[in-house]
Amino acid sequence: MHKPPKRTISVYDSLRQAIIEQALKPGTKLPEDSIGETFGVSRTIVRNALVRLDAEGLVDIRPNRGASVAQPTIEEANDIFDMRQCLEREVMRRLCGMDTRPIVKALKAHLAEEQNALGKDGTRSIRLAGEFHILLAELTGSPILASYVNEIVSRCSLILARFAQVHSAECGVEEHAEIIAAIAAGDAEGAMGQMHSHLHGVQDRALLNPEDERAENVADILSRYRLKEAG
Amino acid sequence: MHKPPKRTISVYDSLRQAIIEQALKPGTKLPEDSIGETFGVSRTIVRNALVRLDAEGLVDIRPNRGASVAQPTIEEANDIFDMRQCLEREVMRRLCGMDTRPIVKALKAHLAEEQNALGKDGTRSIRLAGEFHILLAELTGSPILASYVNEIVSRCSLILARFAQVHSAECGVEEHAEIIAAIAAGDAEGAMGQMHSHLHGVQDRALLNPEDERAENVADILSRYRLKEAG
DNA sequence: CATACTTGGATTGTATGCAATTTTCTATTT
DNA sequence: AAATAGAAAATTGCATACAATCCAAGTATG
Repeated sequence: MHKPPKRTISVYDSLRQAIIEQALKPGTKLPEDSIGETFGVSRTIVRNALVRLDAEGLVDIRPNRGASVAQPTIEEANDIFDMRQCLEREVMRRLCGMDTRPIVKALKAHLAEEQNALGKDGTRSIRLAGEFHILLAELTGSPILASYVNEIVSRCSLILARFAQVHSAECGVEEHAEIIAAIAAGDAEGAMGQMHSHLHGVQDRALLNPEDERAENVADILSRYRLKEAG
Repeated sequence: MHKPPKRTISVYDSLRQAIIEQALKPGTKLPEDSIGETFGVSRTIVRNALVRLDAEGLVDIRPNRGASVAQPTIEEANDIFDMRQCLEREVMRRLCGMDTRPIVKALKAHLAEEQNALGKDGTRSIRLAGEFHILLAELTGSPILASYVNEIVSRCSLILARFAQVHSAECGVEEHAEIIAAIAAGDAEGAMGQMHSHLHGVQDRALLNPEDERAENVADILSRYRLKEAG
């Protein structure tokens, strides 16, 4: 959103992308030295990028211990999803109060891209699904609402990386189509409802996950394996 | 919320406070050197603090040109106030769905402080008024909602510093009392309405300011004076 | 054998130096 | 006198050196 020096932004973007795409898993340590080497810049640059990511909630910086990819707890995850519901509800409310024709046009163009990438490129598909929500927010014309949604969508990606088994099942393209339809019909209540159940579905798939291996200890995991062998 | 090294935070807090209290006016240049000298730290520390403030929207960093206190436009100001309405409405909605007794108790304690500081300490009075809204958000138990409200309240302080003539008329203590009363009555709609008109009042006092010297050019200002003399 | 202590390596915290860029001031020209 | 060009001063961008802290492995001790 703002414009710090070019190289800092470049490192920031790369790290952010890597975290969102789950290439860097939650908990991964992010040493300034090695990252700097990778990108061919000094620790100074890396540090600035990490500070920004920390402010955004994607990484966790602890004094004298360095940075690592954030590991949101279940409680934080639910909190973030609730906030997302609130923000995206506002997006719907605003969009339905505007001239919906150019909005629907832009959304349909994006949807076409999503459908196009569907079977082919998994990573691209996931990214486009997230960007659909960001596009919605941008179409409200409110920079601050857009930036909040942008931030919270990436935090949700991080949550999915942490808790969901199947990262690709994140967003359903058909559900996006239904949201567009509700907007096109100028049906504010309907659009908000559609969005609500869409997000609720994502949240459920991510967090109502009965076996959360990371929250268990080793004994629990092994005991499950032992039972399997016995059965 | 997060925890970067102690000295960075210290400088960050000081600058933030100074901006919010209007000691540093919008547009003021913030050179790394002189700030570092003032606080007895190096440019490195100052820079980190400035990056954080930039991410928060309180300062504006432009490449090779350094940092200055942000100067939100009227459009940005309205955008931010709209967002604030949305967030604080959510705060009200949540609070009214909870056990209101401990909440009301905490709020009344804060209100007492506000009343106590009313005539005596202007700066303290302003700070407490802002903190009332932050306290409301914290009482929802949602860290992320609280952090968003915290951020947006400080941005609103910056806006008031930029546009309002009388900084002290910011928040009415009686209005805070009415909001508490609505919460105590468990009246969600009423509480949201109270909050809405309260914030709307603040926004109006700040932005419906007919003479905004900074948005006009010199000719306009002078023409007004000429008319006065002629009349 | 387990526990506590010590030491070495790795990583972060901070200051500072140098290069690059911007800004300001001055001198020259029209 | 105004405008412009150019040089000097100030400020940021970045890298790096050194100090402080943390972590792990190994050693001594009960």
